[in-house]
Amino acid sequence: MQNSEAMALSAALLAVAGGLTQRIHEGVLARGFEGVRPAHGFAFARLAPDGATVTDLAAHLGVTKQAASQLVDEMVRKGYAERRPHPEDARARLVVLTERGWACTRAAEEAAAEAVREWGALLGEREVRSLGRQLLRIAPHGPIRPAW
Amino acid sequence: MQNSEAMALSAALLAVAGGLTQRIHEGVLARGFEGVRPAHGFAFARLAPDGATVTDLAAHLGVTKQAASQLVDEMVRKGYAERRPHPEDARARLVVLTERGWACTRAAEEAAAEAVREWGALLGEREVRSLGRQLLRIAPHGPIRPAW
DNA sequence: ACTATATAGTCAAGCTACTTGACCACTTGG
DNA sequence: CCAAGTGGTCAAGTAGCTTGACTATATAGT
Repeated sequence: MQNSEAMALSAALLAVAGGLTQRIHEGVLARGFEGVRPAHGFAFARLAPDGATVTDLAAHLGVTKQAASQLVDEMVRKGYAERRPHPEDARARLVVLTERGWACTRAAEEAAAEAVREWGALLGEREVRSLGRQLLRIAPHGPIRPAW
Repeated sequence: MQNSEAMALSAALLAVAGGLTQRIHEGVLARGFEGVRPAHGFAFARLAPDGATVTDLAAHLGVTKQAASQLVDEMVRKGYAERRPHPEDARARLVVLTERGWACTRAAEEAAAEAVREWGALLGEREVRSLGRQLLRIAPHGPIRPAW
């Protein structure tokens, strides 16, 4: 494969990712959750199952723990998350989603599903599933970098 | 397709895009081009064929023309681009890549090709081409948003 | 041809999300 | 039980964006 082909593939991938991010963002806003930025989505994803510490979150997002702490401040202030004492480590705090945080997560899922459905209309359901499988196989495991 | 599946697909897509961005960025740095940020790559792509005005660039990147102008300042200062008088409009300036700018663009292409080759090792060349075709078909046409 | 409005670009100031550095509280290992 | 390590926050600085104001040139209307 030539370099220019690889570049075209890369450009398409980044364009699709950028468009998807914006679609999800708009969809979340349209569902009444204000003051949420795309970066929060990645935090929500990490907090969703059982909560996480600020340090976990920082590693997941690939930022400093100070930045992660500020992000949590903001999410707490806006009612999406709360800090609880950590059950096993008195230094740490467990950050968990509030009911509003869960609702926002569901809104993001709906918005994502909406965008993906449009891909289904263009490519067919079968191709979209194939796309998903391929992406899962090449997805990196390290921290997610929400900012370029 | 369920919402959770769409979310898994979206997460994989964003993770791949983030990883690719970082890989290209590192590859460009490793080839000796310092002080370049991922956002510059999108500017390079717009300038590459025949140059562009600051206003074109701003629309392409989805930022204000002031921000685009600052980006161009930086690229000029670092030797990647230069401003020329516009041949048809005395108000405008045509921003074009310097030789160093072209070299940096080629370095980015090489880095992208390197990353895509690794996908080829995982999925097979055939599947990677299929991935590229699918992505091209669902890629949005509007401005590219380099920041989430 | 002349005026009015629109467009290309820059300068200046402000905002915001991040960074680095310093510090305290608690935990862990010799 | 003390030394080093880890979780978290406070404070200050930075970089990349924004909004607002302005100049120079172009374009359209009469």
